[in-house]
Amino acid sequence: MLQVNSLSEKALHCPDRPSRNGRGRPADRPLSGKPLKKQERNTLSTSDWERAALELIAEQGVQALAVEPLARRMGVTKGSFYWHFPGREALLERALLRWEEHDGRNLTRSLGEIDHPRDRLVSFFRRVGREKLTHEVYSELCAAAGHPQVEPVLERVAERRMEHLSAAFEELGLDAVTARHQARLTYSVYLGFLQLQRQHQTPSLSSEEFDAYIEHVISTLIPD
Amino acid sequence: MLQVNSLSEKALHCPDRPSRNGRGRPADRPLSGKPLKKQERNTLSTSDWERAALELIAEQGVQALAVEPLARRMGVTKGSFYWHFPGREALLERALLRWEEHDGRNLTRSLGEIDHPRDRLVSFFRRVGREKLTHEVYSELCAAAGHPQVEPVLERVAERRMEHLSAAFEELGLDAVTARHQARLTYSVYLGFLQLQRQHQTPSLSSEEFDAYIEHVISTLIPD
DNA sequence: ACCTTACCATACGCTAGAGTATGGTGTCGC
DNA sequence: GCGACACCATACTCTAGCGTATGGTAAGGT
Repeated sequence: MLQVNSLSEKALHCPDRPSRNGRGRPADRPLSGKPLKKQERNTLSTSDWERAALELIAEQGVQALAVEPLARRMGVTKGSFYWHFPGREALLERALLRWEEHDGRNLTRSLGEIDHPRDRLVSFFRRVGREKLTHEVYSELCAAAGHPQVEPVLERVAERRMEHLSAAFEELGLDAVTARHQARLTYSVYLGFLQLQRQHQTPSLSSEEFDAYIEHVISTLIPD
Repeated sequence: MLQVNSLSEKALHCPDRPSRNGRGRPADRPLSGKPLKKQERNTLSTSDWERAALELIAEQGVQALAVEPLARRMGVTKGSFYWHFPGREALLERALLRWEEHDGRNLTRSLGEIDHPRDRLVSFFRRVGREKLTHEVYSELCAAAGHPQVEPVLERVAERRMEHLSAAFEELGLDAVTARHQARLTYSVYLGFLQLQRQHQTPSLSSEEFDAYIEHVISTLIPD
């Protein structure tokens, strides 16, 4: 079983519930942010479902995110799921949002912690090994480009990250246009690496060949 | 509707048919390579199905390759399909093989025609625009890495192409190890480009920004 | 003590697609 | 001109997954 590090717990306060007909149960939820008294949580929350969804995506891809299998995996039936979410689409939406926010925090954190732009670029590549779940999710999202819900997320995230790279390259002295090109190029290398990883055609992340390759990449892509 | 250029017609002489029980029809086919007399082809052949399968993959991806939709698209019912193939899996297998061979011919052809290794590398990038169907298929196959039938094809093709690149880099004076790294790097750039293309985040192939980017890529990746 | 709310199970109906079984043609060899 | 074969249609069965309907239960509030 995978283990979710964090992927954020708070916020995402569930704005709307569509108030289906049904009997009288999920007519329109309180949506309380906090007033949940504890009962040692032997009961599931929407966050649990979102996290589990991301784990499943990381392992088997977006198309494998189906509510019945997911429910089985969690030891409950879909009766539970449809209480928390109006449908599969909503779950995916919320899971993607959660991931995108988490990824955004990763990015700004790395921006704040590392001063020198060259180190930021280096860490961009080094970070592929750590943050395993996040990267696996991203890799699977890339494989699911074309999916109407996934596509906008991918676009936003890629744009954000390339901006990040572009800024770093500008700080290193490149002019705006060149920096943009170099950012796109660098990000393409990253995407290609993820692809090769999905095909099991990349040296194991903790081998000396991998380190040598990373060195090669850094020296050809990063000025100075 | 898409239009298949060629994707090879010959060979693939259909080695085995599993001889299902049924009535008495597809018990065990003659598998004649040629003795098909012409009737102006108002009837379908296995090649037609394979080509149509590749078109569908190019347009909508591997998971969209379903026999009933494909049959509808071709104006027949699946009764026809199951005469030609034992099942969906077999169709995919044959289609992938056909594509792989076609891609192999593309590669060796470009090897023969262009002498100078630098030009070969340049044409490697320039060729992304042409050979549209082939590249679209490859892009979708990449998105379907992880599929048990697709994965080995991807591995073989990527390996072959990287060998091609590596050889060119060696001819340009790089030592073996560096050339291998540079080949992996270059191929990653290509894969990343395909990914960005799938996300609609690449400048239109016939814009001056695209040309500028290509120039940038070539100048940073190709020595001299 | 009882009612409500939150959460879950059970049992249904529906759809798309995979295969199977078998009947119906047009065309060709002879 | 007729039988065989190649090709296709039609009509099933089967499965997985979505979504709905509704009943069950434990915990908390009052």
